[in-house]
Amino acid sequence: MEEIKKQLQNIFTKTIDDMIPDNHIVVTFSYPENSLHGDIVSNIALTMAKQTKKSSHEIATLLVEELRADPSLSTNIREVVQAGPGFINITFTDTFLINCLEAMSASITFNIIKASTSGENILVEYAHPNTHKEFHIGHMRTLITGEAISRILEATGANVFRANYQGDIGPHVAKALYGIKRLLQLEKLTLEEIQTYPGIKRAKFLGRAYALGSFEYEANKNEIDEINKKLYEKSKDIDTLYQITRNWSLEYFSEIYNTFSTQFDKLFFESEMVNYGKEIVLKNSPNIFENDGGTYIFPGEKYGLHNRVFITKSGYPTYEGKEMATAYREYEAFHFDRKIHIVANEQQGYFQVVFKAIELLDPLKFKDKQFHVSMGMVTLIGRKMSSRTGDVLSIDNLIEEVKEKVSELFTAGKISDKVRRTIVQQISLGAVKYSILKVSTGKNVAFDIEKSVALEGNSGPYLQYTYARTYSLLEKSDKNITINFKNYKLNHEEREVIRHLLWYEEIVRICAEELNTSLICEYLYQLAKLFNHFYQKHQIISKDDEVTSFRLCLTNVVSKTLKNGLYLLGIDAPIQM
RNA sequence: GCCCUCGUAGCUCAACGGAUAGAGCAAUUCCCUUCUAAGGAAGAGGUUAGAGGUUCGAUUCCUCUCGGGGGCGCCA
Repeated sequence: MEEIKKQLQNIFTKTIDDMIPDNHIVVTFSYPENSLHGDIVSNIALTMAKQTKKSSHEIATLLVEELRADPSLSTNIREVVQAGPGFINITFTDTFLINCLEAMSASITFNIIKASTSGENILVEYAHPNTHKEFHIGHMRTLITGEAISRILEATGANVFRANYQGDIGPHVAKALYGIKRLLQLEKLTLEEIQTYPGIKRAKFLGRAYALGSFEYEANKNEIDEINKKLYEKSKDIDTLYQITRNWSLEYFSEIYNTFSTQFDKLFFESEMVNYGKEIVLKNSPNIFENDGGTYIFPGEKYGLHNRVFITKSGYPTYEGKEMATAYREYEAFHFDRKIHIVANEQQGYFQVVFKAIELLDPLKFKDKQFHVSMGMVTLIGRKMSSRTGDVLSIDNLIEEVKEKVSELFTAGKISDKVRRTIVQQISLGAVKYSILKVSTGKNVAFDIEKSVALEGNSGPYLQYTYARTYSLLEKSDKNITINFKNYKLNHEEREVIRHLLWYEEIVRICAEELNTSLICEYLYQLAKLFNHFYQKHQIISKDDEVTSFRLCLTNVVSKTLKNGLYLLGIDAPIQM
């Protein structure tokens, strides 16, 4: 595929150079979804029309002639036509498609895909839950997205460092600690008792404690502020309580990361950034930061942004202040060329200011190297969600509810309970992940637990099901069939599948460069759909060995592509459903 | 008040500035004695919020209006 693109590119470039001597035109190709428009298309004539003062049709005609006249293309290209406003539609020969398919089938794994991200060191920072608070659907969205983006980047040969920066200090913790003390009193419980609870139950308890502390904050401001002070001072009074409950959160988070197949290279903590963050801000005042009535601010207004407080009047660094230290600490851990923050879009203004401040601190390390993938917010339909009241749909509940539905559908027999549970888990998570990843990252999503986590149609399980189907076919086949099918005559459905398969790497490349996950979802969905259509219409394993051999080869490549694509999305591919 | 974002089918969402704006769900019909029916086929559903502009070409870029969401000094 890459070779033929290059070949076409060369021919086009030569012709273009003749027409426009000193041009910087880059010839690109795209995938026409509709096969009536050929297998590969160029819009070069349209883009050149203005410069050459010729009509796009005229240019297209010329280029079409060039291609038709080139003898080196004849075995690979069946037809070149000009269409529409001046597109050049190119159709491959069956021979070419079959050769491509064979090549794809022969390699066991996918190669590293060449892209602008190849070889780049990229730190992806995602998840960012706060200890002593609920890990909610919004965190889950960034967790799922961060993992998928990491994998997609790795597929293009980027060196990815997975970082997670967790908030374990500050007023929210103080509120929770206050709430814990109150709840223990009210419910006549002890820490030791709760210590014996399973992780999820301890996390729930913390969630309620935070909600209570938050609710009673105004009435007990002094007491809670005092706790906050003690936290920053690492006072013995509360340290034990703090450490124990912090661990509850962290153990619970760790279970979640496990469930979602994420392994962070390093966990960073806000509490580790307090002193260093403060030091950086003070050291760079007044040149970067300014003392404003006892607080230290970054004067964002000077740069067309807005001012933000980096050190409070009480002398504690805010999240902004701590972020300064995080930038350095993360850089020490991994010399990134680029750092990607996968964080909700409500932080957009925050990042603009903070990026500017960091850039001024150390332009060499940080200028133009920080990016915010602005995640849309998740709102729940039909349920209230508020971490202040503790009334949230936890992700455990979500997964459990999905699992129940999946169990009802999953009727495969002759397997052990253990295998069954594993598969149900894989399908449920696949459904949840896909429902998140198919939506573009920036968009707010209205999450309806009844409808959003789809199990049929354009859904994770649909892709998994199709994969399981291919697996079953390949298992059934006599693998020794290796009949030569070079002269096989493709039918329409087979052709549709193969021409789609040719574009997989290109799609992954685009996803990596644009940090996009929905495009790959769409691609895989189309692939599965085309394959299922083919499957429905034609018998794959038949008496004709040539046909069987060819169709199994096709099935094999579809299978591999689905599995690889699902992997990039962080979704497991069960071998039976 | 200022800044950011979004507005596409009844609902939830797609669409590198490209061809007839696509899917799923819901609703209507068909297809399991045939390799997995979580599947396949057929039809129905649209003035892309509105008005201008740039362009050979605009859902996409620019301006304005209307509407939703978010953010703007001691939270994270």
